[in-house]
Amino acid sequence: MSNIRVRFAPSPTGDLHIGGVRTALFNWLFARNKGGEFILRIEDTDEARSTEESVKVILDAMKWLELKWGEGPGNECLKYAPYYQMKRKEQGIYQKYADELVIKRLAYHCYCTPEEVDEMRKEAQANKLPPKYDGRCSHLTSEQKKQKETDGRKAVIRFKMPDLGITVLNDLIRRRVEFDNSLLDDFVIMKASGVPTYNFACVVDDYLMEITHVLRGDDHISNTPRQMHIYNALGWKMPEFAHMAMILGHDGARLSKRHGHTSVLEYRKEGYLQEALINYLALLGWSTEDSQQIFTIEELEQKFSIERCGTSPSIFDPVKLLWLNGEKIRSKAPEQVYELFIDWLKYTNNEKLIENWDIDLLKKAIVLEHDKIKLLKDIPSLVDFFFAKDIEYKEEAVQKTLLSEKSKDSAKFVLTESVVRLANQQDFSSAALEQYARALAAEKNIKTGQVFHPIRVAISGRTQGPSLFHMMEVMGKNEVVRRINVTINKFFKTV
RNA sequence: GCUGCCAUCGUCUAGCGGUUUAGGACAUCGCCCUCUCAAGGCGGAGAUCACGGGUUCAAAUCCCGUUGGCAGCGCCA
Repeated sequence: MSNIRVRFAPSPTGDLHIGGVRTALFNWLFARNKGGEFILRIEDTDEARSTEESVKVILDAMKWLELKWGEGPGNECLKYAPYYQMKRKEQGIYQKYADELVIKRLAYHCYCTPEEVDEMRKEAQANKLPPKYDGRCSHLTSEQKKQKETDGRKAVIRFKMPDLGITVLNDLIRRRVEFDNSLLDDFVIMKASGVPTYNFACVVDDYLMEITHVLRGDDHISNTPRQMHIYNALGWKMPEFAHMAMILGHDGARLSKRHGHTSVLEYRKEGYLQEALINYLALLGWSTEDSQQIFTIEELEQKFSIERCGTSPSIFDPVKLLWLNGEKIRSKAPEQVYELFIDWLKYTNNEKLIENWDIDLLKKAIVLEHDKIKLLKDIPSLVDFFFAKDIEYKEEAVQKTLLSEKSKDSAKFVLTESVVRLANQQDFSSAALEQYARALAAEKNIKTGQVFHPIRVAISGRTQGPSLFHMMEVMGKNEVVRRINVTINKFFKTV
């Protein structure tokens, strides 16, 4: 029994992105591996950009990915709830600790306007110094404060950072990282609106929720010393920190819209399997000693460890993800692929696509095309010809296989001959059909391809497709004969 | 600009001082299988381990510097 507690704390300002999923995944895997708790907390303190809709989207995405949270929205634990920071703010949780810091003189009210602070930073930067708040409000007398307030100024609360010394972070992934305190300025912990800022809310909640390990992207690493000082100021025990390397786009820049899909939902719409995405993302920044590539979720849970997380950033490769998705689909029973496909149709509102399709036939078609499926969205185009009332002939197939000078005579012969013979074929199994086709070729002394190819085009309209005789068996005698007849009438009718 | 992080095939990575002519996977190329397309099997090409200095009998592996990439520097998270 372990008491490890980790959390994923997204801000609901948009869809759940690939980078966010990776963070959530590694936290989840760590918790699963250690038998700990995985907590979902919504950091909605960005009043301007947070939306209900985004919360919903994130929760949906987490559910689809099957990254189940033991605590969080919809799964409240009385001791730690609520899991939305704005709700916690309403309960005065952050204000209480901010006030405590002010009383201890470890934080102070600041009346500077954003414009004034901006000015300060620009000036510092002009002098080649790190942009810092100069701390001018930390020495305000009560008269001065009163004056500012009567002037209608609203105060923020700033946390006092030490000017000297270094802060040492012992990161689980990066080992020892040092920060020079003189470079860090007094940062805002409570906005003028009374809402806490990220660095403060995060610490308060991680402490209150008894988070033991903070596993996050290394874009947060420079926030860490600030947070560490808050822990110290409040006399709280710090969690362990582990900063993962970022996931980048193909050009080495931070993953963004330019690199294609960034939202997980888009991957879902494309017909990726959640386990493919999970498997692929696990490979970015983590590996096993034997460099294993394909994992089941259970294997991932078993083998994951923070110690084996890498330190260098990785580039997201959609091609490898696609391969992995095909691999996952191939590893499933066709029946499961069918179920997944139905779910996908529902999710993408494409159910009408198959409304006239025979389900039994669809299942058989999926069996035949199974290892060709890379994305669930590929399925319709792979099997739709089975269900078409009118064959959709591919121009190229017709020209090449039926009408070219080289093949038209034998094609015509094979089809007219087959339409008769197949109608009388009582055993319509693939084996028997193959036997028939080969016999016909031998009998007329033509190549087997000259028999196979025209029949394929005649019944499917394409040159590519499932193995011919299996396809015929699945289609059934009547339909095969009907289609060949249609083809003869269309292309070989003697006027 | 300042600070931090990072640096092995095109990409993801193994490697944690000698077992390495640097291993695996994706992609790529060729061959085999074959009724097409896939899948699969086999094989090829692909990395002077960013560069330059050390330390050591011995370095991709340890140290320093350089360069490059990325990140952070908000009353955003």
